[in-house]
Amino acid sequence: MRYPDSHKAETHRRIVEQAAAAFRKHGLEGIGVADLMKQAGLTHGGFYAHFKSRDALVAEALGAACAQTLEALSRAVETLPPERRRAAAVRQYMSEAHRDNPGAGCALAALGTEAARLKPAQRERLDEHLEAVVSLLQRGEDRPEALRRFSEMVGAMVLARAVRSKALSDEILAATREGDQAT
Amino acid sequence: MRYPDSHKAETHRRIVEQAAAAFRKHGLEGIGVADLMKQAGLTHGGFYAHFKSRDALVAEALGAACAQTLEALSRAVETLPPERRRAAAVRQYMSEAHRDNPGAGCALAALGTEAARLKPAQRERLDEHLEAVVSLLQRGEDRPEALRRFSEMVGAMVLARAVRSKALSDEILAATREGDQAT
DNA sequence: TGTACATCAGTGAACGCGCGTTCACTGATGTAC
DNA sequence: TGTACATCAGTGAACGCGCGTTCACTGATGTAC
Repeated sequence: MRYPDSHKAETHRRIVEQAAAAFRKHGLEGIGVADLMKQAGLTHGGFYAHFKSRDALVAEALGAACAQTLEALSRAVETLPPERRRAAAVRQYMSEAHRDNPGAGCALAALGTEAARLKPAQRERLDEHLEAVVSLLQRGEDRPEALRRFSEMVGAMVLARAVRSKALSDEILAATREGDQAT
Repeated sequence: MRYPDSHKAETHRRIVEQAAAAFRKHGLEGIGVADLMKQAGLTHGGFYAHFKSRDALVAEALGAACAQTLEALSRAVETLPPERRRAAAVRQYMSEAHRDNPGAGCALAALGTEAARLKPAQRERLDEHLEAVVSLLQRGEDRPEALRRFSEMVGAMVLARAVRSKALSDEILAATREGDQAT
């Protein structure tokens, strides 16, 4: 074998990682194979040595995006005592930095409404992802409350990004940050 | 004038109305000019007698979808005394019927993540729309609470539609319905 | 150690299809007389 | 009232572009001797 085993796998991983960001930023249909490859420093012809189809990359990238989302939340939280975890997660999620960098942020907030139109197999991954996030946010036994809290976070992020006025957008984020403290 | 003044305007209105539903159902890029016209019983060639471009239809349809959303919420609420209005709005919004019929439902829940990528002029409409919805949901002076409540509704609907498991989806809707009663 | 060879990740031209857009034309309907 | 005409909403063929996909080829690198 001329290249080390890891070479192709590494390229593959790089394409997926960049695609995970690009899809969140531009939407699942907002960027094409050629540009995705260019991002990874390659030409489009090589794409099909790595993926069966564009759809296959979408599926992999979605998984990667979910994993990143979860990891970022975990990292923000892992060193804290249980009772302070949710507040920290909310504070990070509801930040202006998160709003302004969808490519590095929550997959559901970036792609949620498009996800509903994916194939069932791909949506299934979102079930697991949601369960994982909810268990991070859950305090004690109150699962419905954790579901509502995460719904609020996702919805607020979607609205904060959709709206044009920065003042209104900031207001939406602040409302949810402060709402959590009040509870 | 051979046709009554109203004829072309009526056709125009019909195209926009159907497009407003189709875009919410299939996404802003999920349906083409030819199919949009076929829905209205026309052929694609006539499109440009009504709209300057596909984008122009997107803009009009988005406006129509917001108007419908607001009207549906208003109707669910107008005959009730103020203190019962929000509960009624939440109950309607968080229904399975709403989840299963995005084409007739809330524009933000159906198109929210795509809206963030629209031109500023089109996003501006969403500011107004959000303000209108929030003032419907607002109780007394607590605007941040109304913002959070609507964020939660939108987020819950996005998640309920994204997720594959019907049980989980129902659970998300129920959590938000019951969360409102508890407050 | 140096050289010839084999492998295969990546290249880039080409193809076909779908979609937005254009345009010459049609034919149904209202108007003029 | 009936007929010829004018209008214009709508038709459908055609065009061009972008994008996903294919494929013959390249050239860098590891291996054999």
